[in-house]
Amino acid sequence: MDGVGGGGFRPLSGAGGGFGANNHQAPLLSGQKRGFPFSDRGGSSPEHFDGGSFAKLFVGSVPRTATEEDIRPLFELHGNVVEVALIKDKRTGLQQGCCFIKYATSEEADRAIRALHNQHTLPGGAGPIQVRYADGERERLGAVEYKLFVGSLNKHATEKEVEEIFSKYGRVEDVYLMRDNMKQSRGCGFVKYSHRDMAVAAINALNGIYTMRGCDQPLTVRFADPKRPRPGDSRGVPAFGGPGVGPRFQPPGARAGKNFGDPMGDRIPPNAWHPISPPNLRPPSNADIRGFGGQLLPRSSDMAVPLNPAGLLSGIDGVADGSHLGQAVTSQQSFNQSMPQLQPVSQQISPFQKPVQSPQHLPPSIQYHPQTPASYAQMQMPRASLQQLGQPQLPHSAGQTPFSQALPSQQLLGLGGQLSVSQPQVHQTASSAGVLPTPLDINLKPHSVSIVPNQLRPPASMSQQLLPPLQQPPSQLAQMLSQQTQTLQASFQSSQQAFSQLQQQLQLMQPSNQGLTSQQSSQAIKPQTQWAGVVPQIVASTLATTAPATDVPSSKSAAPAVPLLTQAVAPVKCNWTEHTSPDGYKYYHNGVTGESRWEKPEELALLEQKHHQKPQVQQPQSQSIPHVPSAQQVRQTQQLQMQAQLQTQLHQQQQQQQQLQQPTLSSLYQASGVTGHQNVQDPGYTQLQVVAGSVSDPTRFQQGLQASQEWMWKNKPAGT
DNA sequence: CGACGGGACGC
DNA sequence: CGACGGGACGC
Repeated sequence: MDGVGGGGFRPLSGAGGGFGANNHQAPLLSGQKRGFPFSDRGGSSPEHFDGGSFAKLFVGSVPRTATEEDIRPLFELHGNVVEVALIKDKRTGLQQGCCFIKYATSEEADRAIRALHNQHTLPGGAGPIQVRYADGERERLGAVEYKLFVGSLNKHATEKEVEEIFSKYGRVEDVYLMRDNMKQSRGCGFVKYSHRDMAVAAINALNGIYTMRGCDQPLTVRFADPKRPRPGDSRGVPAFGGPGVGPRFQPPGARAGKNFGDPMGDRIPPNAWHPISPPNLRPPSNADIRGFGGQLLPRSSDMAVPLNPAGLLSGIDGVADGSHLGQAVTSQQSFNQSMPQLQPVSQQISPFQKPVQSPQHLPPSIQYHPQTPASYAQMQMPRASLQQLGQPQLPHSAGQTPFSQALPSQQLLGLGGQLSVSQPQVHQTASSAGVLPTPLDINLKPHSVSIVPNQLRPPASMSQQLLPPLQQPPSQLAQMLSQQTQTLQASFQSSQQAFSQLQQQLQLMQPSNQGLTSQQSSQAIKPQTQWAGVVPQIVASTLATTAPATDVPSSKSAAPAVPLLTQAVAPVKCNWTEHTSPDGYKYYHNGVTGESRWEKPEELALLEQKHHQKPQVQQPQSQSIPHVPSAQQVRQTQQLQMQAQLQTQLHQQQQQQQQLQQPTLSSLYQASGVTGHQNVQDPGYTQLQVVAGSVSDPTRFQQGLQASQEWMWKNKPAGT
């Protein structure tokens, strides 16, 4: 979070007034054990007490050996420090590695946050200090934060890079990127603003529009769901604290205008995880957690079943550690096309590339370079982007057979050859998923080991391997590395998907396994309950309106400044879908506006009503109508038939792997060009070996990936 | 398609 | 220095 303050706010009028009213009584403003005796509601004017007006900061990553003398001067640089409080353990007396800094004004506190948060390491400290408002301070001072969820980030992007994207729409108060245990970004995170208008502007400008360099999908930007409370976190105020002013509730439709995307009406975000009927309105105390934890999180036990395929994998032979596999999987797709040597020439960018962005915000490396050889150009334009941008004007010299470059058949032996499913199966999958088979699909069919419909999209990078390698400038070497990385990732994904799918089938065939019924298993894999399957027209509308730029007149929508806000004009009635939060509570998301809300939108309710009057619509999970088997049923049947065969093949493959001495990916790249400029012998073969080995050693696979990816990312062109 | 870190109340 | 009312989805 370099350069991004963890705090910063602007006190609103009526500070401290209303927040507690709907939540709890004043003294509960969270853990203010001391320092909060001069409540402004106690009849005293806070400004008349030297303790009543202050702004307390929490400072983390303070060395346990630090003294006040080590700390105070640093904070004095940014304001008059009223108090420094080093926190010690009650029992042991040892410092806890944090402290509180009290300034007289929030302006000073803001300055300190901006100047110090993540930017200064105290002597003896392991990392930079964390400077933020103490729990409850923001609320007490009437501050508000508007937090956006951001998805489809480049997994190598830093907090600072994300901040740069969003700072165009207002000062970014905080950026938090979600990372896995290996510190690898999960490709999503949170961005905070202090003003609603900034957040709305960012949503309008970025959501579905701005594609980060190296990504094949545009950002998802929407107001964040309320944070799920962590068990045992008894202190603190609900993370989504609302402002202390304004009406408590507002009819959902009240703000149907341009500022869509607001989570809970105008200015009142939810302050509790449970949207409608909170089991307990005050912050839970420790006693509550112990005594009534089940009531506080009534359905959390429902989520005990594994939620991701990686979890299901943990029991399979040859895959000792499913969590590592999961990490490896999350890291793929991450680096699809960073081409350092491509010149970022914004003037040459086709209009469909970045229809809305101002030139300075165009991520350079993703931009289409007309002079790039066709084969490269194809690679630069991932399929998803092509579809989103409705690019009929892709150069025909390039667009004809984008991914149909020769795939030496031996490359398929290790994975595709053994695992690939029949073409009819793939076709079935494609059509049942509502995706028209395109030449791309056909060309890639040998690699479409994926059986699950939503895994249909084949590895878009498969054709990019076996480029004329080496003896090339470092820039092209980087490009080649990137492509090979993509290939490796895609192959790994394919194999992983095959494993995952196989495991799912095993679950289906062995209901007693782990006590999972087949239904539970499917729920675990696909926890979201979408109306998609139930209300077909909703699906259609979503599909029709999700692609952001389909309404851009393709070749001559020249002006990149043309706003794409027209995407908000939904030609259909309802873009809402029902989802289930991790705790099992339903909420509703508008696929067009990005808005999330707890209450069921009227549009959706109306649609549901309609369908209750027409009961013949088949429920997705219903197996009770045998006449017309659903596509899913067909797939299941076919999968079951293939399951035993696949299992045998997988075992064979694993045994082969064990007999071979596999080079690790990192060693491969160390030997092949990351550090030097040597040639890669038979990259296709080697790749297969690596991929095959990675199945049994996902950790090393991922480490190798990370190493090469980081190298490429760090050698990206400057200025972004 | 990814959903919330990490140290939290001394005198 | 005091620690939480009252309401209780809608299929």
